[in-house]
Amino acid sequence: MRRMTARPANAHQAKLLKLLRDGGPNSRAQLGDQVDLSRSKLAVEVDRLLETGLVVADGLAASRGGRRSHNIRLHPHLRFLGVDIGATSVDVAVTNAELEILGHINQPMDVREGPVAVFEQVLSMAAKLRASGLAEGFDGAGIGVPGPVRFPEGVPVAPPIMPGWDGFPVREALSQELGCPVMVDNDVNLMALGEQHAGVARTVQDFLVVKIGTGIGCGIIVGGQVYRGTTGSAGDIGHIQAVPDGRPCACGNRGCLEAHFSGAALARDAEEAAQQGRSAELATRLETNGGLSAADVAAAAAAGDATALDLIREGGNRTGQVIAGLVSFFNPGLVVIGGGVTGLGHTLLAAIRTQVYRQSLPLATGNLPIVLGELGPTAGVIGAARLISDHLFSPA
Amino acid sequence: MRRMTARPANAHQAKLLKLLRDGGPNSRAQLGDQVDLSRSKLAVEVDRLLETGLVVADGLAASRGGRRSHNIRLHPHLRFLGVDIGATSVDVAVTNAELEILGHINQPMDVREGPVAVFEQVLSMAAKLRASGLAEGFDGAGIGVPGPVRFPEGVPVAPPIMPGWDGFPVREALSQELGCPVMVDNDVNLMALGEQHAGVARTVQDFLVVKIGTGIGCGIIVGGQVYRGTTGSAGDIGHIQAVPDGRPCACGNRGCLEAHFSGAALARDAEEAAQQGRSAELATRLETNGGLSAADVAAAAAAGDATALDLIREGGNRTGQVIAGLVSFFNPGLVVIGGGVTGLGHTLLAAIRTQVYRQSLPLATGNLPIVLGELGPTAGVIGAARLISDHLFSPA
DNA sequence: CCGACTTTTTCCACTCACAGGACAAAGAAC
DNA sequence: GTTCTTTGTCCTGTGAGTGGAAAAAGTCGG
Repeated sequence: MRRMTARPANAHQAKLLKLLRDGGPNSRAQLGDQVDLSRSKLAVEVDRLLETGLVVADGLAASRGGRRSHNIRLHPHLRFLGVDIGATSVDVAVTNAELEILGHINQPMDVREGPVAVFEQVLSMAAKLRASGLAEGFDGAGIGVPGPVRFPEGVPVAPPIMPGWDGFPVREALSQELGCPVMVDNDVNLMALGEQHAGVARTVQDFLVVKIGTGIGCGIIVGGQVYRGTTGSAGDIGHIQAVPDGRPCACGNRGCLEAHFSGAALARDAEEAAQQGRSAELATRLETNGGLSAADVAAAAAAGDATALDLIREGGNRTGQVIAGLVSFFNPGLVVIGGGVTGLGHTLLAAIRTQVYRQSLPLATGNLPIVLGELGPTAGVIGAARLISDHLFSPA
Repeated sequence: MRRMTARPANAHQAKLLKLLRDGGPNSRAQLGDQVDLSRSKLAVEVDRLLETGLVVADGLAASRGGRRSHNIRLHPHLRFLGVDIGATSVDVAVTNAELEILGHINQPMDVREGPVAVFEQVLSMAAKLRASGLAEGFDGAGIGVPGPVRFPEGVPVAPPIMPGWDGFPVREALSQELGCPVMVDNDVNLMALGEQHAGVARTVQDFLVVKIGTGIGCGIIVGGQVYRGTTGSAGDIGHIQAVPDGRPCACGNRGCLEAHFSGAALARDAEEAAQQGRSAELATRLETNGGLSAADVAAAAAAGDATALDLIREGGNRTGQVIAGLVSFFNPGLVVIGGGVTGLGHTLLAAIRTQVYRQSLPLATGNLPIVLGELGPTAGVIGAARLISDHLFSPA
């Protein structure tokens, strides 16, 4: 099937496409209630969208007491690809134009193998999804990478944990391979977009998403839009100093938040505790698996292991301290905690909340929810699909 | 004279007014180069602006090789009042519609005397400026207060250093007294607006202004617009923890930045040093004045006093540490240091720069200027005038 | 001093988008 | 079957805006 290449011709059409994306099939009358256009103007724009093929008729809706309305919807064959490259695994998902996930694959992978190897894997995962009949091709793809991105060009810049990716033309290359438009962003920004689109942040205009995975990053939404900063490195909070003269960090400084708490740091601390005999639970797991991960600590904590709980609490305190500073500065309407360590759950959340509510001023914390993300591993890929759909559903 | 009450009728007129404000008198042809309108459309909108009285003809411009153009300019009798209420003094200034300062008064005052007393003083200062022939009345006023403001209503909320101001209808009251529209904002936000309009930040879209006065605050500009946060307390960085288990702060916590460095903290530390005999220079001044202020420390430092220099350096280090965190998070294109302690000058700036460049990642600091504000005490009042003019030069 | 060339501004006719009413279509309620 | 409600289409008048042409007001060189 030939892929759609049309784009909305003006802001009205863009608005209509986004309404159809976020609200599903709709009649002209319903659309008319949500945009400020006369019925005739609306009809003209809808007709033009039908001509482009982006939108199709979708049968009759139930009557609301009078003539039944003709629904329209985004073309059911439209497909977006969402890719979320983490430090140690990749998520690839296919969505329809309404950004509903039709298929989702996760595979372990080491981002340090470099862009060529990772791309090969991503493309084969995408091919697998396509082969399973979910898509005949892709109309657009969004991709998140674990590091700063020069957004307009879609190129990673100076990514600390991704040697070999610096300057690699991710957008260009993927667009070539997939034959569709591609947008690239930081993985945390996409997570924020995901939670905004389909998660806990649907109604908030200014909020933060703190992702605690292998590293720590923060997505910033200002006025409903992703804020990326001057060079695309906004939200890089992993290297904020959390402990004066603390542990040495890979970045060359000491006491960085990431050096004291993150998936990697937690695993290291747990192994140390196990070896020193401070936790039988962790020692058992270490022997069984030959190594420990954040998931092991989560399991030990769930089993009531005091040492594991302490590790989580201390990490939560450190993270909470940093977040408290960010809350004072940014005064968000919501803070979302997400990422691989969400398994640590409410112990972590409670520690973070305690610090933030204690350290920030009441005016900033008074009505500030601090919650776990509700999309889990799908936040990134939904955000990726959202990113490319925002791009394609904007005037060219 | 009757005051102007007209407002632009549409976005085009608003754009034209702002061009005339920022660029001074202009011909239709020059305006045409800066807006995307046909000559005829432009002529129509200009004619309408002339009708409203906001804009007047301003004679002929020099020829550029052909017919001389008829200049137009904002009405020369338009006057804005800029008010900057600090913790210990008030600045009041009159500007024309191009936001040039025509008269400026500064008087000492204690904000804790409460809104009624302060307003009386502000109004008498405004009357003095008016009596000196600078203005026959005001077309709008902007006012900055040293604390968080619920911006849409123009009401201070929970201001720590302004007891008695909480919930006081500043906007409403001042508007009543002056008989013109009024906008209220945090003093630091206005300082940022001032530096953006006429200072060091003219070309930057995303930047921070750190004001070190009696307290410490931070103005945040995102995409050229002031960011105020969910409850108007964004930028309240004085109570970020700078020293774990540090000095007790008025807010109830320990180790807040403001407790360790600010005009007030610096004066206290200097007095302590003088009493302990650690600095002859400071001791002399203490005896002469019966007390010390940040200005005394600045003078002592200028005279080469080692203790004073140490105090400044240590404060700069603390401040730099906090700013380093903000830079990592926000990735600004510029950081401006301003406020009463600007007298501490390059000693302070050097200490801050050292910390930021050492602690933040190269991608964020690589091309990040950290500079002193260039408007000094006029930044606030210019920002105040800018605030109200932005409001009045927007479609109603 | 005069004509050629520039630049600015005004004038005008033509186009096009849009609003809003009238009307047709389709179904619900009775 | 009649009446009422809702939805969708058609059509015409209005008004905004574009772009060309011409007028106005200069400069500059001979």
